[in-house]
Amino acid sequence: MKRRSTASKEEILEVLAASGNALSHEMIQDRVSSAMDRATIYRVLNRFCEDGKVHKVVGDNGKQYFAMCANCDEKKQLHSHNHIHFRCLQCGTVECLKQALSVPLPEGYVAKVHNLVISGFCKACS
Amino acid sequence: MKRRSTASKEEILEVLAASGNALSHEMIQDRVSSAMDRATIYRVLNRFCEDGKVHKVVGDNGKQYFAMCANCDEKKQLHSHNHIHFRCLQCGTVECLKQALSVPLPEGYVAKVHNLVISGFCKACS
DNA sequence: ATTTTATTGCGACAAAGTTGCAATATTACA
DNA sequence: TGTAATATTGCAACTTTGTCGCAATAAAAT
Ligand SMILES: [Mn+2]
Ligand SMILES: [Mn+2]
Ligand SMILES: [Zn+2]
Ligand SMILES: [Zn+2]
Repeated sequence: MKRRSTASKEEILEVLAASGNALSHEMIQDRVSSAMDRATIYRVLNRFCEDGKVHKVVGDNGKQYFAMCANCDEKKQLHSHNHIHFRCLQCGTVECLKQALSVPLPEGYVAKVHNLVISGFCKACS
Repeated sequence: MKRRSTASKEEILEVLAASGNALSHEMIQDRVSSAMDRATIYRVLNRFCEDGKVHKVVGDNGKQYFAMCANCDEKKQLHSHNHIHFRCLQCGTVECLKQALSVPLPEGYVAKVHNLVISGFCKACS
């Protein structure tokens, strides 16, 4: 499963990097120059996630958002995204907050994925 | 918009109370004795949320889960559910953990809804 | 240049949730 | 108790989100 470099891949990555936020499939489709199929976008994004370049958050609206990994260990196995995300109910932006959050779970519980989202009004909209 | 007491309402509430966990629409439908329409279940649950009897969590699988409000102020306006939820990747249960979590947001941000989910393996499954 | 196979586009599909509308059941009230 | 007002339900239709199979395309290796 070697990865190949394609126009779609690079453009999506540029869009994510330029934005700095977590973007939904739709947001990405809007910001991409060339028309790109929905399935393709999802496949590219999921591949990025596998490769540890990108991480995914599911909003309290049920939608998936994808953001570039910032401080992640390059080791794809254990990049823990235990930081908070903020989704603005007004403008729709989803930001990765700096806040890393370590939650002590009860005995016997094993954490695999953190999906922490607070929604409200962002700095610009409040 | 006065509420009326119906069989569906009470049965759903019983199921939620008996479970103690956060249940998806499907889980509720399975545990209810009488056949009940999907739309009806959602409508009942959403009404419960409006009334402050129940709160909703969206899992990292994009699905909605509903749980009885435990320590909520009866004042429907401001019941803050800033506690963590744990979803087991094995058995599928979603629990409300006791952990109340107050996150200091950056200046200018206003929090409205907390949707905090950690998924992994629960006590029984790990 | 040719082969190999990762990637794409398209269509079909499934699942989750919502909504409109007519039928039904609950509550209020005469 | 009987009737009117309206909240609730069931059903079907629909939207949205995301996935998958398959044939066509394009990147990399030879
Ligand atoms: Mn993030
Ligand atoms: Mn809860
Ligand atoms: Zn905003
Ligand atoms: Zn479990």
